[in-house]
Amino acid sequence: MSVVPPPPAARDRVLDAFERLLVDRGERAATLEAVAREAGVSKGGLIYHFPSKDAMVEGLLDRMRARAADDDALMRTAPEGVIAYFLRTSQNADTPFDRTLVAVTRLRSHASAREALAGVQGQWYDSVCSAVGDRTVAQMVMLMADGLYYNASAPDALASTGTPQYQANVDEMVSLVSDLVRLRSDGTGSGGGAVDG
Amino acid sequence: MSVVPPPPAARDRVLDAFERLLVDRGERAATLEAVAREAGVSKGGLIYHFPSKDAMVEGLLDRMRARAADDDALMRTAPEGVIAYFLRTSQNADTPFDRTLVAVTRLRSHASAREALAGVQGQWYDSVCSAVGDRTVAQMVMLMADGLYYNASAPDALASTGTPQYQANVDEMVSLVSDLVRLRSDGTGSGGGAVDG
DNA sequence: GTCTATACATCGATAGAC
DNA sequence: GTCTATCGATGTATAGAC
Repeated sequence: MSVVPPPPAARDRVLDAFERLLVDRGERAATLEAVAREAGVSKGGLIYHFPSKDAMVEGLLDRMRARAADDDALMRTAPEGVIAYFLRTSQNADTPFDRTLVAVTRLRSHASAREALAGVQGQWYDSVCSAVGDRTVAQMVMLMADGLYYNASAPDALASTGTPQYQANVDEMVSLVSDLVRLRSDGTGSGGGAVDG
Repeated sequence: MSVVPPPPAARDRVLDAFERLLVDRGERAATLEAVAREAGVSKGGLIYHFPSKDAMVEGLLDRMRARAADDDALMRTAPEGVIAYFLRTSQNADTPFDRTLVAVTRLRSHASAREALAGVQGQWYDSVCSAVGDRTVAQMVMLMADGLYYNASAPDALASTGTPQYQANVDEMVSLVSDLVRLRSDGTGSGGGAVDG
């Protein structure tokens, strides 16, 4: 209450720049100097807002957690359905939240980032699990989303080689997941049981 | 023919060390000094085998491509089936090939690594696609494998937080994929058509 | 072939001018 | 608040002894 945080404008511009570098060029390219240049400030100017690189990472994680909470509420009440919302937003990676999330997945060498990400994944899994009512189908959906995120936003890289030949058709995948859920509740499939706990 | 390559023993130990560091601690931790220490040689000794870091990366990519070709042949003729083989080996990440592959996925800042990986993914997609006979199902399988790889082998990280709550049950996922393929060929599902070209 | 020693650039971080 | 200047540590790379 007594400590007034600095105005968010420049701070957010720094985090935006940090995200862009992480997503487009990976952790190794996201140095303080590069982030400062990308944000249009000097290294010293950046350090004013984030006293250390760890502080900058923490700032990004706070942003992710806040946006994840908002997104989870949206997902659980999405008219299109939880799965469609989840996979669709996993694919696009062009919303602020998606960008933040992909950026955090790049921070392999920061334990705090890995832990924060695990927290968000746990949130999602709960939502997906209660939406499809089946653990195995939920696992498949979670893995597909991980795959989508992993392949998301490497503009200078995979695009040039025309990569995702398996460019995802999310709409069809969503309907196939629906088919799977129906199959499981019918008991006509060859797999195991549904959610039990 | 006239140029004799150096004996592979120490060279391979260096690549093994490079892989371990990439998989366990990420790109940022895989410095020349760290790799040399992990391989039990000096920095100068490492440089004898790989004149630059880019050369070491290229060495890893060559190893990946060679192992990928061998693995693709194994997969296409696997008694358990292509999908089961593919997802099972994507999960374990404990064969030499899996380790190499996960290591290369960590090299986000090297364009050559991203391109080499895209090549291997294309190989897989062809095999998976002709195995399931349906593009959308093939896409789902590819994404699940990406997700498995992405979550593979971060021993010091996610394990401690108990992460993959959605710890994959690959056997069940394989049987569900079989169900999906059957569904698609029956035409009883709600999705689109099968492979057309 | 593998080592030590070292050059040079860049990283994260500090000090202090404005 | 944002800047320049600079530090110590670390990264890649070279030279040369053995």
